Parts: sequence; C-alpha cells; structure tokens
Amino acid sequence: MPELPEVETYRRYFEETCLFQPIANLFVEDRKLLTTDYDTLLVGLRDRSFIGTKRVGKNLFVQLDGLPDGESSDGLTAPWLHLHFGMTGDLAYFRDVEDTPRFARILFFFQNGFKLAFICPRKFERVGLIDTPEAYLLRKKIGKDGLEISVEELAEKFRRKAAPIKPVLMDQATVAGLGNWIVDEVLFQARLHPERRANNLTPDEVARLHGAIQLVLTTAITQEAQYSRFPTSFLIHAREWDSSPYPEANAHRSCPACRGELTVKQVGGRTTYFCGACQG
DNA sequence: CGCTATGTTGTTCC
DNA sequence: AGGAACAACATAGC
Repeated sequence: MPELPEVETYRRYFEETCLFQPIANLFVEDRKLLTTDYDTLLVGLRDRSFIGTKRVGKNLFVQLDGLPDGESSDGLTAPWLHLHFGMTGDLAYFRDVEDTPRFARILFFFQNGFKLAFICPRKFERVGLIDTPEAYLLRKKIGKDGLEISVEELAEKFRRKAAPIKPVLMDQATVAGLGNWIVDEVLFQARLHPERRANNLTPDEVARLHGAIQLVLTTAITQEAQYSRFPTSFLIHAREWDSSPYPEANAHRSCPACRGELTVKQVGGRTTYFCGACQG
C-alpha cells in the first residue's frame, strides 16, 4: 500500500497516537530491517519521546526530543527516526499483547504500556536514525514531494529525459511519492500514454500531468488511501486488489471513460494499466 | 507449485 | 560519465 497517500495516512495516525510518550524498550525480530545497528538505535530511543513528524514522498520522519536539530552530543544518538514502508509496511498502535498484529517485526514499547507495531510482512521495510530529514533526502537524491512540486519544476525534470514518462514519474528523484498504481492513475487522468517520452511532452501536457498528480494525491489522502472509495472515474478500480477473486478478469476491466478494453503490459519493468484509446 | 506484488538498490550494458 | 534496463531482495497470497 505505501505510496505517498498511505504514508501520509500513517503519519497522521502516528501523530494521533505516539507523541510525547517516553519509550521504554524496543523489539526487532530481524536486524536486516534496521539501517542503524540495534544497540545504537536502542540507546537513541530509550527514555526519549517522539515529538513531531514530517513526510516527504514515501518517507516518514519522526523527531525525537532531547537534542537540538541535527546535533549529536555523544556520537551515539540522532534526533530523527526514519521509516520507509517498502511495499507492504503498516503501523498499529495498541496496548494489549493479544492485540499484537501479525508481522509486527518491530515494536516500540512506550512507558505508558502502549506499543507501536511496525508491521513488516515482506521485510522490505526499513527503520533507522538519521541526523536530519534534509540530509537524508539529499543523500538519497529524493526530489520534491508530489504535493509540493510546481509545474515549472516538473517541466525542468522532464527536459532531458528521453525515457518513457512512466519510469520517469516513478523515479523518486523526479518527484517524491508516486508509485506504480498512482503513476498509472495520474497518466490516465492526464490522458497520456505511459510510453510517451518525457522530453516530448508539450507544455499543455505537462500542465495536465501536474494537475493530475495533485488530483490523484489529494483524492487518495482524503479517502485515506481506501481504494474502494475512490471516484468511479478512477482507473484504480481496474486493479481491485482487495476484491477480485478472478485475477484474469481484472486484466479485461473496461476503461472508466470510454468503456473500451484496457491494455495491460510491462512499462519500465512494471505492470501497467492504461486505455489505448483515451491515452493515445 | 508457479506466479505476482503498492519499492529500492546494485549491477550491467550502452 | 550518465542513464536506462533489469535482476535481486524476502515473503505473502492467490
């Protein structure tokens, strides 16, 4: 699930549940999930509290109390926790042990008895301490957030990209937060073929694309990324991850605009849904 | 059993 | 050098 709208939903959930409670302990099932070694992470978290959150693209940053932003007095601590949800990550805040969700491979124990589970079904998720979100984003070459980028900035990113527009939009350096299904939805809403070359788009097409990014992201966040609640004009329903007992039927779901048959093919190495008629 | 998967990264090849 | 293509990662679910 975790593209930008899901991570934004997790961020709000985290803010509502986990702030201003000292941390007592930490459980990590598999240290491969950590980007900071376990002992350093435990020392950095214990007796501290989360005091705020920030999100850029699919990255969630959580600020810890006790140290000024970006400073590390003893070399063992850092003031921000970074979480990346991979393909299947999720959060769950709970108190009773019997409510521990499946795949809760990382647990933060608060001193008030509540716990935060970082649910990691496929172990593609990552957690660790960082100095500052800004330094992390720079190091990882992550571009502007999808909700923040301007049409001019987007056009500039496309200017020298000969690749198909789909992988260019998937690249977090172009714009942060768009993943496979959102890019398909954005291209459908903008009525652009996923294999159009990024540097061949007209200014009007770039403007449409920018508008579609805003539309899809804001719609998804408003619905808390519950796909079934999205407007019927959205292509997402052709995927229907949660409700289709017949996968082969999905590939032949019709276009929400013209009711023509959808095309399903690999573009940029990912399964891509589009309407050849509407997105010609 | 075989296939696919919402993401990122490292390698290889131009 | 820079970019594009693709395999690999680890596991679940169908």
